[in-house]
Amino acid sequence: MFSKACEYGIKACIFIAINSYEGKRVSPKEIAEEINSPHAFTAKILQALVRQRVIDSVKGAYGGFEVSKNEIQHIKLAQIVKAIDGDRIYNGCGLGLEKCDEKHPCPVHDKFKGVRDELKQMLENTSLEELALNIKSGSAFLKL
Amino acid sequence: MFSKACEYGIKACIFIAINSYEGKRVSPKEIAEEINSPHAFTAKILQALVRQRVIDSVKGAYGGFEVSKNEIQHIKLAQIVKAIDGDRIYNGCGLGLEKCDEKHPCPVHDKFKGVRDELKQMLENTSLEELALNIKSGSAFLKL
DNA sequence: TATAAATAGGATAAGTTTATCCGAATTAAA
DNA sequence: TTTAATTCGGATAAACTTATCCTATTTATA
Ligand code: FES
Ligand code: FES
Repeated sequence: MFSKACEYGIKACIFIAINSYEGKRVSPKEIAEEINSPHAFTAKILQALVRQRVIDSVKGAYGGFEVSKNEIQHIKLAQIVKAIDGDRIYNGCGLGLEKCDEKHPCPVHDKFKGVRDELKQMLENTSLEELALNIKSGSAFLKL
Repeated sequence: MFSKACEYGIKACIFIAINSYEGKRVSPKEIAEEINSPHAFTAKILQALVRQRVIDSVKGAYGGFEVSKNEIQHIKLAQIVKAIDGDRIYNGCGLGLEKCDEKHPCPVHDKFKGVRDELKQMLENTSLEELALNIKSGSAFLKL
């Protein structure tokens, strides 16, 4: 469904959000430990998320990754997924035709569209805030 | 969503079904031309589908790939996808945890499960027959 | 200003998926 | 029984994703 990079990216954002609530910045190494991912690869993904302005980074001593507290509720899963995996998952044809086109549909178009749109809705309606709360409350987990 | 191999596999099955209705066997080359795929790679995928008993093959002169007419309505998309991509898409965790477990859910579990189950339903309820009819009637396309 | 702690980014390696090629095995028909 | 058409399967290559390593750059603090 999502690439490994995207899975790591989502989990990383959640962990960053939790820490940002407490005013703490986190390093790729801390993040990687918490989400059980290779730290150097995770660092690359974080760089991409910064370039796409999903999260913020502060360089130098006492730096790290963070996200502004006020933004946490407004950042949606859809933004993270789009920043890393692009928007093929939202717009692409399920059978890989050049583009998904009502006028020239593939055989599964009608049925696939429903599922794809539900996925899109889900990603657009889910905020980093609620995901972070699931972790804080202990009702969900980032690894194992 | 699906691998390239799976996309080719689904399209190939549809084309095979259409021809089997007319008692014709088809070769990887014909299939590849019709679905716009690399023919040698397509042949490998067809071999896998034969091993998994989704379709049949007849070796030697006048051989080719086919599917028994009576089966076409009973073959579901889900079988094809499972034969090629496995069942991670049906059972796997959206964030890549070792397994999707209600007792140890990832942060997106509740929301992801809904989408994943809808996808599963769609694939289990869609038969090769209806997809083939979409092509025959000219209301859907296998390439471009 | 020097130092240490951090992100940024390039180069490279490892692993997986996608793709190609070729010869072996099979089979219908001449 | 020979031939030609065809699937099967192994070996290999190309492309992409995932992962590692090292150096440069930035920046707060001593
Ligand atoms: S054309 Fe294939 S999903 Fe729309
Ligand atoms: S645990 Fe992640 S989807 Fe169920």
